[in-house]
Amino acid sequence: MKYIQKDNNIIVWQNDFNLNETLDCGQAFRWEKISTSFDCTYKGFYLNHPLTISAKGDHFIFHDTSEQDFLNIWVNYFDFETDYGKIKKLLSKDKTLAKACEFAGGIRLLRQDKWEALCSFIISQNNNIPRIKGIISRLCAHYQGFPSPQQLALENIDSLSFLRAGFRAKYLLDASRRIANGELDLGEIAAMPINDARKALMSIKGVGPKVAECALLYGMYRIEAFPIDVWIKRVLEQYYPNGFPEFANEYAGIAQQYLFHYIRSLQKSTTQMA
DNA sequence: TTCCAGGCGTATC
DNA sequence: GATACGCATGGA
Repeated sequence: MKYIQKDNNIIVWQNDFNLNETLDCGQAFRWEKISTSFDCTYKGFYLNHPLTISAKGDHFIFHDTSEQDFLNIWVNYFDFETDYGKIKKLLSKDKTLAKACEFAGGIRLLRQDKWEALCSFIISQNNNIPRIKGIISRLCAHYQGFPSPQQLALENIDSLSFLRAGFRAKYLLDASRRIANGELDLGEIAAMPINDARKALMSIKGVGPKVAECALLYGMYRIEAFPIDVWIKRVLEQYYPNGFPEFANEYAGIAQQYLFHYIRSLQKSTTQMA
């Protein structure tokens, strides 16, 4: 990564990074594409820190961003210090993964907030991405930012009806109450051996294997976590009848991101042809 | 109209 | 432990 300060912006040159692939691949739901004169521009947040970021030619523009915020917040959030070229090279020993890396090699795993990621993927269950974004958008609009567990714990099913989250509202309440009352500590869970962390997360109502795995991968940067949803299930059935390659286990979560994007693109193209 | 969406809880065997 | 079914909501 190379960067310079220019006016109030930070200009960044970064390999293995594509804004559309990273911010619109179903790992984070609070980034909004806005129309500008750049190649593409997104507005979004990490916690309560806003950011407008553009892609333009061979570089990226962090608008109205201080060097301090760039280094302290965004380098970590966008995982700029991880060598994805090296990871992709390793994963590409497998044919299908090689194709997926080539197709979606600009995805970086965002280091999101633990609580927000947990809530986001509780909301994601049996739901589609546009609607997940809608629910989270209503949530953040209502609280003028992503609500804390303590704030949400004060609500009840009726007071959350504005979310139109359906049966998932009671799950959000259970998660927030048990964190607010100290029964669960996401910081502690993040540091546990992964099977203990899975078990702790799944003690929350509405958190099963898939949501727990997503909370670990997207909120706690446990890149060995491997969420299996309907799409990845199709990948495993179609391409890995004898099991997922063991050499990829260390980076299974990143491999999963590439595969998720890849299989969805194949599905879309066949749907269009049909 | 019916089907489906980055699943999970519950009942039943 | 495995399998079947309902679940809130809304887009296609």
